[in-house]
Amino acid sequence: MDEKFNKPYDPSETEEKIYKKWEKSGYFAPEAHQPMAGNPKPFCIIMPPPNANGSLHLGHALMTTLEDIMIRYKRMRGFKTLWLPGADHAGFETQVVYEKKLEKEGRSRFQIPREKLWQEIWDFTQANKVVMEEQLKRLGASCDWSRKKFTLDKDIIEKTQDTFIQMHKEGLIYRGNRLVNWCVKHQTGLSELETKHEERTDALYYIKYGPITVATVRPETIFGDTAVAVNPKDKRYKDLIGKEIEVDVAVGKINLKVIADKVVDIEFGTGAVKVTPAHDQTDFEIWQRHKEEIEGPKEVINHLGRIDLKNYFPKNEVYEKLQGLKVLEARKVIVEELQKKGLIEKIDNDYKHDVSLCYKCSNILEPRLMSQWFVKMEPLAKPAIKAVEKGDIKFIPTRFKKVYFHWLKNIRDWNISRQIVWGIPIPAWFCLDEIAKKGLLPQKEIEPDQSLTHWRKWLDFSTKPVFIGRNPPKKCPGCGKNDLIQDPDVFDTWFSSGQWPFLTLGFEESESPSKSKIKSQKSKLSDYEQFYPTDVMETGWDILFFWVARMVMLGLYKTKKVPFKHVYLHGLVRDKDKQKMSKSKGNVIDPLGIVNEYGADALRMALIIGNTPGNDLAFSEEKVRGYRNFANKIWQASRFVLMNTPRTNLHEFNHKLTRIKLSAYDKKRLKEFESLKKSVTKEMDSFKFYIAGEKIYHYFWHTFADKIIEESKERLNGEDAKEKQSAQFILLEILTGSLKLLHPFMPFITEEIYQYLPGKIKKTLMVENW
RNA sequence: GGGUGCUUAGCUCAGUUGGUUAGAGCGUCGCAUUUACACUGCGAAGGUCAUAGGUUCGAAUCCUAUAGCACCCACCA
Repeated sequence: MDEKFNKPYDPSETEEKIYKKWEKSGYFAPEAHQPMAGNPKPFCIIMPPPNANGSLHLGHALMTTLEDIMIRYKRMRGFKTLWLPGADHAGFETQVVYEKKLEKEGRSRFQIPREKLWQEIWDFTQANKVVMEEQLKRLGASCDWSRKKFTLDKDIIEKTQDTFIQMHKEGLIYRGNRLVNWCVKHQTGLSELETKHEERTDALYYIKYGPITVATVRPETIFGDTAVAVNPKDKRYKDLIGKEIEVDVAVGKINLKVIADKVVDIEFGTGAVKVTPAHDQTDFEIWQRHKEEIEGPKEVINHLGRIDLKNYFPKNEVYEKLQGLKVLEARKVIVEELQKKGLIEKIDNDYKHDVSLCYKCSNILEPRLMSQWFVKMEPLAKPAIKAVEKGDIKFIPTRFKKVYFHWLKNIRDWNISRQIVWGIPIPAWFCLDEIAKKGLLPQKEIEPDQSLTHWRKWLDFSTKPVFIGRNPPKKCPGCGKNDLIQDPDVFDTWFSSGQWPFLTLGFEESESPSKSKIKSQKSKLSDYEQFYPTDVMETGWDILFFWVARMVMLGLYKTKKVPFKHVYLHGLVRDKDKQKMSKSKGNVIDPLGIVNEYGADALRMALIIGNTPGNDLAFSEEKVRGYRNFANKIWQASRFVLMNTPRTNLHEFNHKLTRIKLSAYDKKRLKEFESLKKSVTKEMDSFKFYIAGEKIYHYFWHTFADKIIEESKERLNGEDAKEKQSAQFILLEILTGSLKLLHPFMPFITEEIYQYLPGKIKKTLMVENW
C-alpha cells in the first residue's frame, strides 16, 4: 500500500495531478468516451459563461459544482456528455469594471479613442479568461475545453448580427425615438431590467400654473412642460380642458394646453399634472396619445444631467443662474425663484415615492429621449409562454414558472442599444453626407471634456439608417456617392448571450429539417444536430428574465426549438448569517482560498448539501471543514480496506466466490447497498443532489465506516478463511461502489483512491459504470 | 399597488402523493480510546412543526384567515 495512506488525506498534492490525468484521458470530450454498446444518448449542458471581468466567486463555484455533478453522473451512466464552457464579454458590466480601473489610474473612458479602449478591454478580458479557466479546473469542472467559446468570437459576432438583420427584416426590431433610462454617470441607456427601484422621501411641490395648481417632485423640469393634464372625469377642471393657459416658469412664460387623460389620478395632489414628455415616461405616453393637440418633447436636461435652456428660452438673469446646473441644484434654484414670485402654493416635505436607479452605480436615472433599437417582444413572448405551458421546458423548482409567465405576459419592448464601446457592433449604417449636412460630422479626435456621447451625437432622431447588414456597400445606396458610417452603439450583452445555446453549438441557418436529414445520413452529425435542444440550463434565479427567458424566446425564434429541456435555478450563496456577500461588507469568501485550504471536494460538498434549488444558501467555513473531515474519513476507510484485502482484482475475487459462500450478514449488507444505490440514482434523476449527496455521505460514514468496517475486524483477524474472504469481498465491493456514487460530488479523492483499488477495471473512475 | 416564497431542534436546513415514535449536518453535554481515522468512536439532551380556525379515522403536509420575515414585479406626477 502506498505510503501516503499513512497520512491524512492531502488534497493539495492530489487534485492538480488528478485533473491533468483526466484532461490527458480526453474523456471530457463526448466522442472520446466510449460508453455502452449501441447508440448512446446525448446529454448536454451549456455552461453559463462567466463574465470575463474578474475572478470566480462562490456563486460560480456552486454553478460549476452542480453542473459537474450532472455531467459526471450522466457520463458514468453511459451518456454521450457534452459540457460546453465559455466566457462572456459582459458588455456593460465589464465596461463598468474597467471604468473603475481607469478611474483609479486617473483616466477616463471619455478621453480614450474607441479603438484603443476596445483593445484595452479586450486584453483585460483575455487575461481574466485565462485565470477563470484555471479556477474552473481547480474546482474539477469536467468540461470540454476544446469547444470553449467566447461571446466575441468571430462566428458568434457574425451570427448575432445576422439575427438582428433577420429580425429587422421581419419587423421584429425597429428603431424608435423613445424615452430610455439614461445613466448620467455611465453615459448609456439601459433596459428596464437594468434599473432598480428605491423608495425615497422627497418634497412634493404645489406650483401655480395660472388658474391651476399642479403637484410635482421635479420642479426643475417645468421648462420642458408642454401641457397640463387632468382626468376627464374631474369636474373641477371641466371648463379648462382644451383651453390654453399662461404659465410663469421664472425664466419666462409659456403657454400650455390643458388636456384630459385617464392616467391622471383625481385623488392625487391637485388632480392636475404637468406634462414633460422629454423627461418623464408617463408624460411621454400622454403626449403620444395627444400628439395632435400638444407640443412634443422639449429637452431641457442634457446627457450630463444638467439644465440646458438654450433652445427654448432667451438669456436673462434666471437663465444664467440655471443654465448648466445639475438637476438637484437646479431644483433648489427654481424653487427659490418661484417662491419669490409667490408661485409655490405649498410644499409637502414628506412625500414617499419610488425612484429608478442605475443597478450598477445607484445614481438616479434620467429619462431621456433617444433614437434606439428595440425588439418587439410580444410576438417572441407568446411561443415562449406556450413552450413552458406545454411542458417542453420544465423548471426546477417549478414555482419559477409563475414568475416566468408573469414577466412574459407583461413584457415591454427591449432596448438593445448601448452607448458603450465594449460589445458587438450593430450592423446598421448611416449616410455620412446626411450627417454632414446637419453639421454633426463625427470627430475622430476626441476633445477634452467631449465624450463618446458626442461621438454619437450625430445620430439624432431624424437620422435613418440607409443599410442594415454585415457587408455594407462602398457607397450609400441612397445617394450613391457618399461613404457610410456604422452605428456607434453596440448590442446589449444579453442580446448575444440570449442566443448562446444554439450559437455555441454551431447552428447554421441552412439547417432546415429536410436538409439536415440528408446530411445526417451521409456525414457526421454536427454538435447542433446532436446536442440541441440541450438537456439542462443551470443558472441563478436572479437572471431568469435577463437570460433564461430571452434564450427561450430567441432560441424558439431562430431554431423553432426550445434551447433546453430543463431549467435548474440555484440560489445565491450568502455568508453564514445569511448576509449577501459584498466587498463593502468584507464578507466575501474566495472559493480558491477554500480550495487551497480544504480541497475542492470539501468545497463542492459544502455547496451542495443542504442547498435546495431556488433557495439561497448559508455558507460557512465550518461546513467546509466538516466535509474536509469526511474526505479524510473516506481516505482512512479506504486505507483500512486496502490494508485488509489482497492485491488481486475483483474478477479473481468473484471467481473464488463461486466456491465460497457469502455469509448471510454480507448478503444483507450488499442488498442494503444496492437499495442505497437505487435511491441515490432516483434522487439524481430528479435533480435532488442535496439529498443524493447526503444519503451517500450518511451511508458511507455511519454504515460503511462505523458498522461494516467495525464489524469486519473480528472476521478479518479470525481463523475462518471463508468468513474472512467473504468480509474482504464486501469491503472491496462496497468501497468501490461507494466511490462511484461519491464521484460526481467529490471527484478528486474518489479518483485518487480508485487508482489504488485492486478491483479497478477502467482507466479512470470518471468513466466507470455507475 | 400586485405577486412569489419562507416561518420545523441553539444555528443551517430536509421532510416526496396526508399514515406508527418529525429527520440530517453543525453546535452543546457525558463517556471512551492511541484505534483504518482526534480531520475519531459510543451515547445523550434538545421540537405543543409561526398563530387561530377548518377538512379528515388521521395534518408539519390540504383549505381559510392572521402575524412576522425575505425577495420579485409595477409609468400615480
